[in-house]
Amino acid sequence: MSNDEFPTDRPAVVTCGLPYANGDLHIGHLRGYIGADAFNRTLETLGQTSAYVCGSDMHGTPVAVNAEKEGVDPEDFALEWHHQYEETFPKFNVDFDNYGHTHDETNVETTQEIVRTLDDEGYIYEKEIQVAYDPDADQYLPDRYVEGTCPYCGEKARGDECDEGCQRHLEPGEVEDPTSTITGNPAEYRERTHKFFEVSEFADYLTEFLDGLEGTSNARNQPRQWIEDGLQDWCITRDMDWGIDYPNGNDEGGDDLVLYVWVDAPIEYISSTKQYTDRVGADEYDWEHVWREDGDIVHFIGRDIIQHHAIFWPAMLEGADYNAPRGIAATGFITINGKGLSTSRNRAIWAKEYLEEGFHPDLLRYYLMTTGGLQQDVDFSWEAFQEKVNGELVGTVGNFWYRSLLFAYRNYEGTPETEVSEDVHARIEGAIDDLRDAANDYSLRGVGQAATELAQFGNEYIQRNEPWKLTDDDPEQAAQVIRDCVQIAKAVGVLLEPIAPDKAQLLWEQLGEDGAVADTNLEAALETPPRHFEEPGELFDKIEDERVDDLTAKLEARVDEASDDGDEDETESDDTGADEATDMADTDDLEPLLEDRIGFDEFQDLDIRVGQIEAADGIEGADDLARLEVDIGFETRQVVAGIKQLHDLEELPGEKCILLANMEPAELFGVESNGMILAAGDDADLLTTHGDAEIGEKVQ
RNA sequence: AGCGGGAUGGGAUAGCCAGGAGAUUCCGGCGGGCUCAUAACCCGCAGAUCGGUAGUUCAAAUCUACCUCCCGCUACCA
Repeated sequence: MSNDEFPTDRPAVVTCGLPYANGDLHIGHLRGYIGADAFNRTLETLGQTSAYVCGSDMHGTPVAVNAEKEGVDPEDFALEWHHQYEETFPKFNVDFDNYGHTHDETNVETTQEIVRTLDDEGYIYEKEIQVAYDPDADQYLPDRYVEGTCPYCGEKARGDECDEGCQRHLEPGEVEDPTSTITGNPAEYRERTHKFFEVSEFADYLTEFLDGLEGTSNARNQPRQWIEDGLQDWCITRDMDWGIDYPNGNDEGGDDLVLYVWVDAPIEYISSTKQYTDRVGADEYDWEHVWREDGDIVHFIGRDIIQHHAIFWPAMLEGADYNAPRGIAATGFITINGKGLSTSRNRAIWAKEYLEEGFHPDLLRYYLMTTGGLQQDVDFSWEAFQEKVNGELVGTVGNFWYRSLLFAYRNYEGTPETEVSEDVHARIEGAIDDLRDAANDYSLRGVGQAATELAQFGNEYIQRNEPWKLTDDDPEQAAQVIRDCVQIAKAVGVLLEPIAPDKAQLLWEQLGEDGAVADTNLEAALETPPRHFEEPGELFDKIEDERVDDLTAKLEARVDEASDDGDEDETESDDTGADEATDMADTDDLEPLLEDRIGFDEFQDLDIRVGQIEAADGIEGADDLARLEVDIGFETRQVVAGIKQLHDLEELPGEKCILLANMEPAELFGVESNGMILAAGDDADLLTTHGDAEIGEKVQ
């Protein structure tokens, strides 16, 4: 694999992480799919042959578990999502050359062939491991099919990790007191023979591979740690029905060994490329050339699955004698209004929702691609979205397109008959170079900027030359300026196509061009537009402030609502605490525990301080209330607390207490209260510290 | 705990890999221009010494070390 600059004369394949057939798509997903799509389009615009392939990830425990919950076949369950994805992508102009799924025949065959090769080459061995087994259901229980107690912290844990306690990853066999999540039966551990892939054999290869890997730096750097720590071999089989059968010649054991989902998932990249070749013919695009001879393989993934793509995957490819990826672009996450996207809390912008709001997909594409670097986390807010759209797409690009074409139409009924000036020609060539550089840096932001900056230049250019003043005084010069502007407008269209394909196509049509701008390459940017074209229209609409307010309010309301609903959902899994609670006896008098967990951030919102009571006296007319003066280091606060009848007020001064300092002020019986003293229960047992905590220290 | 990524004018971002004149662009603020254009566009001004400390260097936002604070990853979850 060499690192010639894009475009190379090799075929390229661009992929994105497979969507897992288990839930709705949101803009977090979309960022990756749009990114890969835009990158693929950029390569094509640069003149490189490239295919964009992907497919749905159908296997794995979550699909099996959720299908079972709904009482449907896992295949039907996953296919339903698959079809939904298939319909959704085109709506965002995510244009796959092939979109398959991991359960289709091609992928089953390809996967089994690759695994067989790895086996033949001696990279796979068998090992006995402990697997949970449900004797009543006569079924093995991989991963999340089993729950039990974490051996490290004693919390309730899933089979694969201590999800509620110490967060530790758990090996099969580690969970204590295992029970089946299917039947609730106690499970037992049995010895099972599983297949292991000798990843450890590839340490040197992978080190070298990472040295040459392009894309984002996190994809290159993060896996190094694993290699340095020593790679462990990888268990690639599971005891379940749903998945691709391990390709045994002799079917030893005879039961349900299927391949681990992470084996067949990336192989779908290959399978999907194969299907593309099957459809268009090897003359047009040859999958073998890319995957087995020399091609530019570029993966777009989320940064949470770097390990799978930068360790396991290249090891598999190397072991089975396939080409290694040239680049891995690991994108950051999307946050919503500064907070982490959370599907369970409904803090997300769903793909469907975005479309239902009637926004054009290219607007979101532009926003997601140009707001931050690929590797960076990008925040989404409707406000920022509006700013981006109105400022850059409407104000800069759309405005330049419209004013240029309209002027040209009114005065010349199209493109004036002169040559483009040298300066403008050179400026367009500069933008083309920018695009090429951006592609080689895997910078889609740069791709978008190459176009918008050219449009900005166009606005400067037309402003500086004021053709509206020249039409009478110096018609030749006016024609020259507009000729230049029309060319710039066309070039902006060509350059913007990877990011905003629909809008670029509309411009193309307004210019009276034939065919699809997507099928053109960079040379088109400098080719003369048609002599005549019709009156242009505006290509981007402004988003009004009221609209943004509505959308923001809608989102907030939904998040609030979901937090309530979420409680119910979480009750099921959070029930965990119930077992322990019953052990603790006489809980009847206690307030039930809140099921709703809060994040650390929310806790951080509470400014709790150590204070010292300096004065305490009762409030006239109130039964329980007392007025306290509490020293919290910085200042002395007056607070009102309901402890009058329950404490001897005279003894309080000098006592340390715990004060919620950022409680909003309140007035009780005419006395202002600036904080809240923490106390336990109806007896108002005052909380204090048991060490040397200083006055004013934060409780955390 | 280890590792990865980040910390740049009021907000948001670029630059850092390939160190060089006190730093990009967008939004916002202030002043001006233009009127072909979706109150749009163009020009100018104010504003950050680039998380902290210590180094390397003639020269550091850019390299090195340590530290602080965010986000994430840690393999049989997808």
